[in-house]
Amino acid sequence: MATTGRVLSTAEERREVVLSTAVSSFAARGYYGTNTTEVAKRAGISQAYVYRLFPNKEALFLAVVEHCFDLVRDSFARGAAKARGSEPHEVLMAMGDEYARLIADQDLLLVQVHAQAAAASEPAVREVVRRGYARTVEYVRSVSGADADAVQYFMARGALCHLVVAIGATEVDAPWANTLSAGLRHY
Amino acid sequence: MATTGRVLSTAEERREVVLSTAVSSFAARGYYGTNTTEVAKRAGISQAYVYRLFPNKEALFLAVVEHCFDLVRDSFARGAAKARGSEPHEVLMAMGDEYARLIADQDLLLVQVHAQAAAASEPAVREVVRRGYARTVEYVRSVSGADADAVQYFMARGALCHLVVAIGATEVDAPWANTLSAGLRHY
DNA sequence: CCAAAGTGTGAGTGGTTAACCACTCAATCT
DNA sequence: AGATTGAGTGGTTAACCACTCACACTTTGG
Repeated sequence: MATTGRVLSTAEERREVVLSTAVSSFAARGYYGTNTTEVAKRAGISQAYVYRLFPNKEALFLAVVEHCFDLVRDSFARGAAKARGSEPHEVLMAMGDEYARLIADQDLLLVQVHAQAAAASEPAVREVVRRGYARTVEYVRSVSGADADAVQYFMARGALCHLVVAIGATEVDAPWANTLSAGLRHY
Repeated sequence: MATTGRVLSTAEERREVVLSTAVSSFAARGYYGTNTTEVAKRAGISQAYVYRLFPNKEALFLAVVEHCFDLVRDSFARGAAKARGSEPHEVLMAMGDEYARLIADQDLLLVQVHAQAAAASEPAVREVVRRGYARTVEYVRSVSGADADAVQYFMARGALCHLVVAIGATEVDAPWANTLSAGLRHY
């Protein structure tokens, strides 16, 4: 037995696997459009076991959304550490660059877009998204030292980024698409 | 007979009623989350008749999204007509103000948010949303005479506006919420 | 070695939903 | 008045989905 190691994972390990793989599922079709069978398939477990790991679909979605906010925050932290100087605009620039790297695979960003949409009608989602943005804005402000205007502009560019990625504007070669995506780094 | 007038509408009239009322339905729960019974109820017709007026749910949603883009364009036109001067920034300001009036009831804006989310996975939706933004950006540019940078900034503020409304940031009295929604007019 | 605790599943259930069809009634035309 | 077209509905169905439960297997600790 010792040589082969464990066959079963711990519930905590499984939950993390589910959280990561569910990002892709929810990214593709959002909260209402994603079914738990799909989530289970991607995680390599039975659909029933999803319900052992999470009390219901909503709790799973909320956990996924929080997970995404965590990843965004981590990327900002990496960016801040890499900044050339400590001037607010230098730090913001570095954060933006690291964020661009993070969302290269798109799934993460699409979850944010879907969460934002669901926030309008699902109170629990709204709560989580609000707290996520609260932490994000506060983090950006305190670490960069930028004033409110600069932080708002930073977030506005992020929001524009959501739009550009969601409609795939970078794949379109037309004046309107270039106008929207000008200066937004992407990898 | 003559005094009561017509009892039945024409199909075209009905389609327009459905388009208008369906905005609220899709605003609340998006494409996947909205069922056709709900749409029918709001329009005051039977669910079956929805399928006489539109070939399927997707076509209905697409028509609603296009309808919303039309309304946005109309509001920009009204704004441009009201502008104090003909300087680009004056025209943009007036357009933004009229847009703020338009989205006071939120449903219209929420449809845009949901459409943007659905655009990522539904090719047909993506096509309509792309065309919608293509027309919008081009319209803003040509009517205001602003350069690409100013137009991008205008659109970025619009995108930020989507976020602020979706999570109800204006109802939260906290630094992060004030930072996000600063200077965004709302009625 | 055995029992308790924990991991994992197959097989279901009740409820919902998009789409369809047979049909009725109102309006118009000849 | 009778025939024809178009508006509108009730009822149904096949698929789907969130969620449950009884059961089996693995691991751990005494």
